[in-house]
Parts: sequence; structure tokens; C-alpha cells
Amino acid sequence: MPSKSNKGISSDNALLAALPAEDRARLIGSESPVHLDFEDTLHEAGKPITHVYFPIGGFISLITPADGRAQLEVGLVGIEGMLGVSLILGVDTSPLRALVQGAGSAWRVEARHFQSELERSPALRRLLNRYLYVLLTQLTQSAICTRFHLVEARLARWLLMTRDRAQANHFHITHEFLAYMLGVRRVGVTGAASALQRRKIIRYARGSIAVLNGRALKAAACKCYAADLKTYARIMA
Amino acid sequence: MPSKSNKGISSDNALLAALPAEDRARLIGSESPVHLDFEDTLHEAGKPITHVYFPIGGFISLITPADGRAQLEVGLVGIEGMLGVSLILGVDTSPLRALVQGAGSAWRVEARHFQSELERSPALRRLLNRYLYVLLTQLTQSAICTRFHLVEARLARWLLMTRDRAQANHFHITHEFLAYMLGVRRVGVTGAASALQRRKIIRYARGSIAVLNGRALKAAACKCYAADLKTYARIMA
DNA sequence: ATATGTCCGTTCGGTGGCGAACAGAGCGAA
DNA sequence: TTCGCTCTGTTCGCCACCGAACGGACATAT
Repeated sequence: MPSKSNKGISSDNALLAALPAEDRARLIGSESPVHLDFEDTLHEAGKPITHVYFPIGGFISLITPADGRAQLEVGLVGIEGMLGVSLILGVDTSPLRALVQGAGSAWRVEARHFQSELERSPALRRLLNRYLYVLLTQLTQSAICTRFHLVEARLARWLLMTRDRAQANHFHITHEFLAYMLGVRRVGVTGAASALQRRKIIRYARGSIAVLNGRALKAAACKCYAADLKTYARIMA
Repeated sequence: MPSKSNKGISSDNALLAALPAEDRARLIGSESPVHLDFEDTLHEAGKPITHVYFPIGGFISLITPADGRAQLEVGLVGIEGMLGVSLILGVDTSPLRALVQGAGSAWRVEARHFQSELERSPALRRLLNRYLYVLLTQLTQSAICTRFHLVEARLARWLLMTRDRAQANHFHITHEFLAYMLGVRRVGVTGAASALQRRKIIRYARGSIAVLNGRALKAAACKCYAADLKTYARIMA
């Protein structure tokens, strides 16, 4: 059995960190974090949920399949959250596909064990209910954003959200992939990204993107980014 | 104290109807349904939730305020649902504005009483958790719909959803109002609506709309409508 | 060195929706 | 009847984004 990495201890998942020590211990047990591979599908839309994940370093896209080739990212889960919230509501499927966007690790808990711990621990219930509320709010925010905001602002928002979850200023993603996430054409992403690069806000090449100027990126992003942060802070505090 | 109307008994709210008799009795108590006036605001975004509502006949739009004049309907609550789901998650505010779209009545329950009954009744918790899952799913569906589908298809979907909740083939709403709901210009609604009217699928005049051909309307709508129905049936069964 | 595949840049015509503005039609009040 | 208001119809120029296509730059394997 592999030993716990220092990384896993020094930057713990925010939800787990907010739990009383005993509740957390019962939930995690003697498990070690699992590794999340880039582009791994952790959950296919409509299928039964077998595990929930509490990322520490890795992060995960929640994607709705639409008719045709269209799809759209409606959520992003990283160190601040968890994957598998449907189980909190007593439903063991989810309409969303869960795709690893950033490699890293995560605490993984078996679905049945998760549900029994949920019954046992009021603190866990309270915490995850609040997290669910945050997700719900962010989802409505995304709906607005997707409808009204321009590609460049949406791209900037996505980069900021990803940076927060990756806990790094650079990460690996292609324009093509970004296009799927934002629900636009690849050329749309190229246009927006090259505009940001021209202004020295980001730099990219062949699938890797670096944030050079966070402040400017925030200015370029729509208010949705700030709104999401504020909601999270207010509710999870 | 006013006596219960026959209407309230003959077509009961679907959620309440699914509860064990005692749980329902404790939740509702000796209350009578309240009347919902057209264009009443039952809840302002961000404000504390004072009551939850279980519509019987009336129906309610859930609207996200966006920056500028833009806004967008992200949910519709009628006889099949309830208003005030945030309380289920232990949060006493909601980011959405709740606006009465169709006059009618609803059972109203005071927030604190609702929460104490929620603690007491496992059946209530189970039921409302599932309803929340449905809402969540419909919300992601709406996100897709708003992003990818044409105004005419979205209008058709809205009319179908509204017809279901109004339990009538005609209702009162202006193009201007529809435009706010769909997040488009009034002119866009006029165009789409007149196209549907030309094909004898609907008929409208000065703020009242009648559905003439439900089958054709379903054909004109995007798949989102059918998807929503299917989800509700599957989860709430 | 060459070949192959991935990723990015650019261009083209087309379109759905936008903002603004104005005209007419129905309806109720005075 | 006439006025005023609300609701619907139409038009104009504009623009962000669309689908498709192609070329080039870079990376890696052989």
C-alpha cells in the first residue's frame, strides 16, 4: 500500500478539511489518494455512480452531452469540491460526463460507503448540502454566461477557474478542447486566445497555456468569475 | 377562516400528493391555499426565503438577474413542483427571482415550519431530494438549450412547459415578457411566434396565447422538452 | 532526413440574433 | 368619439459566431 504523499497532506481537499476529524477519518478510512489521468472519464452520463472523488491537485470537468456534436461544460470540480453530488440527493446516476482536465490525485470513496457515512454524519450532510447549493448557483451563473457573454470573456473566466483548481499558472489544454468546453468553434477560441496573448495576458503553444497576468485576465473575464468566488466564500464559510 | 376549495382538492400538488397522509397533514396543517396574483414577485433574488410554495394551478418563473437589462428564466414551477428548494439544502436565500407567471393558488408553508418538518419526515426529505435532482438536471438542459437552440424551438418548448403547468391550452403572456424569459429581443419572439401562428400551431392576440395543435408544437420544439418530462417521470416515479 | 500526426492561423460566405426606431392595430377611459 | 396606452409588425444596418476548408508550424517516431 502506497504511503500518503506530502502533497496530499499539505494541500488537502477543502471539503474534507472542513469536516470534524472523526467524520473525515470514517469517510476516508485507510484509503490512499488515487491518481487521475489526464482525459480519463470518471463517469459517463446516465451510468451508475460507483465512486465519489475529492480532488487534491487534479481537477474535473462536468460536461453535458447535447444533440449532434455539441457539448458544453457546466461545472469544474477541483480542490474546492467533489464529484458525485447526485448521491447526496439519493440518486445514483448523473446526467453529466466527468472528464479529468488536469492530472493529479483525489480521495476516492465507494458510493455505498459514502451514502452510509452521509446518513451517519450530520456535519457531512450540512457541508455537502451547502456545496450543492453553491453548485446550483454556479450552474445558473453559467447559463447566463453562456447565453450573453462573448467568447473572449468566457475564455478568460475559464482560464481563471482552471488556474484556481490547478493551483498553477500553467496547464495543458488545446484550443480544440477549449472549444468543446465553451461550446464554440475551435477558431473562435484561437481568435480569443490570440487576442489575449497579443496583450501579454496569456501565452500558449501547442497545448500548453500559461497565465502571465492574473489581474488583467480578471479584467478581461466577465463578472461571472467573481460572482462564483463570492458565492462559494459566502456559503461555505 | 376560508374553507378549502374543491379545486384545491381535485387537482392537488404532485409533491404533496406523493407524501404519506400524516406527513402531509403535519406539513400543511390547517392552512388554506393562498392565491397567487399574476406578476407577483414571491421572492427577490438574494433575500431571505420566508415561505415555500406548492402550486396548484398557479405557476412561477425562476429568473436569474444578469448584468444590464438581460435576464433569463432558468426554471418553471407548477403543480409538479415547489418553490423554495434552497431550504432543503439548509440555505435560506436563493439567487433567483420568483415571479408568478400564471395566476392560481398554492399551498404556502412558513420557512421554519418547513425546515422542522423536513427534519422530522424521511419521506419528505427523500421526495424533495429527488425533486432537487430533477431541477438540477433541467437546469443543465436549459443551459444547453439556451446556448444552441433557435428561438422558435425554444419558444415552442416554453409554451409546452407552460401549458403543462397551467393545465390549460391558453394563457396570458406578451411577446415582451416572453422575450425576457428567453433572453432574446421582443422582435425575435414576434418573428418566431408569427411563424408558429402562420402554421396554425398557436394563435395569439394582445397578450393571450392559445395552443391549437399540441403535436405540431412538440415537433417544433427542441428535444429538451421531452428530455425534461422523461427525467421527471424517471426520478419521481 | 523524412514522414506522420497534432496543433494553430487564416480566410470565405452565410446566418441568427442584436439595437434602434417607427408604424399600425386593438382596447379602455374620458 | 377621441385620446392614450399597450401590444404587435416591420425594417435597417450591424456583428459575433457558424461551418468548411486549407496551409503551415512544430513534435516525434522511424
